[in-house]
Amino acid sequence: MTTTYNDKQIQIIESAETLFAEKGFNGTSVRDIAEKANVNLAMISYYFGSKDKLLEALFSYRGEYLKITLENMMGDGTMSSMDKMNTVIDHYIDKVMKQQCFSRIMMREQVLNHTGFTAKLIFEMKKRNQELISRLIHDGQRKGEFRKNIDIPLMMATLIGTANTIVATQHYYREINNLQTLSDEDFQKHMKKKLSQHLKKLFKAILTHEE
Amino acid sequence: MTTTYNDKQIQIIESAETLFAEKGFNGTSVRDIAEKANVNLAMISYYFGSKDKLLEALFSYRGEYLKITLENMMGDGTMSSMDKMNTVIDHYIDKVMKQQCFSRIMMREQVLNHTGFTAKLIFEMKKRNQELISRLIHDGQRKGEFRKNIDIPLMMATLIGTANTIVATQHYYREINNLQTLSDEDFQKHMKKKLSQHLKKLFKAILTHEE
DNA sequence: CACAAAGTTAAACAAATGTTTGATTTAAAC
DNA sequence: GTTTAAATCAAACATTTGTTTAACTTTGTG
Repeated sequence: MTTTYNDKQIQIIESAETLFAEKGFNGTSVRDIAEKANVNLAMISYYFGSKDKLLEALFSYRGEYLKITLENMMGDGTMSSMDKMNTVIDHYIDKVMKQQCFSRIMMREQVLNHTGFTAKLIFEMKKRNQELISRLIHDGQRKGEFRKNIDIPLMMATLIGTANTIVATQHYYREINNLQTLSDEDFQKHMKKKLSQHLKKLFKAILTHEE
Repeated sequence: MTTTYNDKQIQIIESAETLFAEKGFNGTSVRDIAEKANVNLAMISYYFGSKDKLLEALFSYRGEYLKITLENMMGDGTMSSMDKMNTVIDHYIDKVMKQQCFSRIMMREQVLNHTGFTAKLIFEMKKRNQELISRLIHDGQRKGEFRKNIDIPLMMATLIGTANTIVATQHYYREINNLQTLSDEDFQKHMKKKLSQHLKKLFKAILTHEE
């Protein structure tokens, strides 16, 4: 299933990613992409077939990245369920922060298109991630660490929604907190740390506090 | 500042709203809008000048709606700060749920365009809402109801991000919770209630729980 | 070298796009 | 009823769009 792409294809995909994140899929022309990638216009059709297929290629290229890949941690008997959950949170934040362009595209795509290839991919990714978290939570409940009656989809929405909203509106966050003096790198670090603290606190409240 | 629109203009604006929410701004042609609104193509330029200006008109038309308009509640001495905060939460959820199309458009627009008319409007709206909530929180802190060191922008991101993510992916939420049998109306009610409980719980945790 | 496949190109293509035109109809005011 | 402005319309406009063509260069292989 995993397709491999050559250098030129990756150049095109990553140029497209930047532009899609910046101006949206429909707001970006294949000529824009060709120019940014320094390739001839026809190369995009030649390699990917169409603009739509290029988006699909981008999702295949990045898709693996946004999956929570912590299966090996799951069985670890030495970690508490809460520690595991905190690891999942940091893992997710890490991915969103490292792939901000793709996160924006995903955020936009999932609001649109409930059919089609990308919707299907997003849906499966969501489902997969949710199953992992469900297992984690049920383990925690069995051990008495977590309380009962946890609405997992809502919890996921808070994780995904908060992280993506912050990433999407970080210029605003930066201004409101007077962090313009920070270097880009330092600001990213700051934001990541704050986001991590915030979400862990929220999750602790959902998972352990009684009414 | 507040422009009034005649029936035909509103017809166009609301048709555009539906289509923009469904297919995005760039994914919608003015011909699509004209057809949906049952008006001649040229009427859109005639009334609004351009497609971009039509989007601006939509924001002017709906913009007022998404502002949190609870200034009169603020001074109410009989309500606790937590009660006020819960009212703000329900107020926001109510607006997002009632204006799902516009919420989707805003969500998409704020990821894109950090310049331009709509970005400016969103920015001002954000700032205004944040000031209101800041006041509320500082009142609560002064009264000893809320703890210190609350990251308000992060809190706002959780409110906005969670609510909008749920609205944007409600088909998924519905499927995952086996709520397909519910009527649309009942499902909206269900989702609203759950969302309200969830966010109130989160906010209570952020605002009152000590480390 | 010869040959075939893959890569690359400028040009052309048809369709769709946002916008404008100019003629015609409707409505209101005098 | 005449005049004037607003509203409506089909058609045309110039760009931009995604995609294809057909000629070419490059690359690798026997």
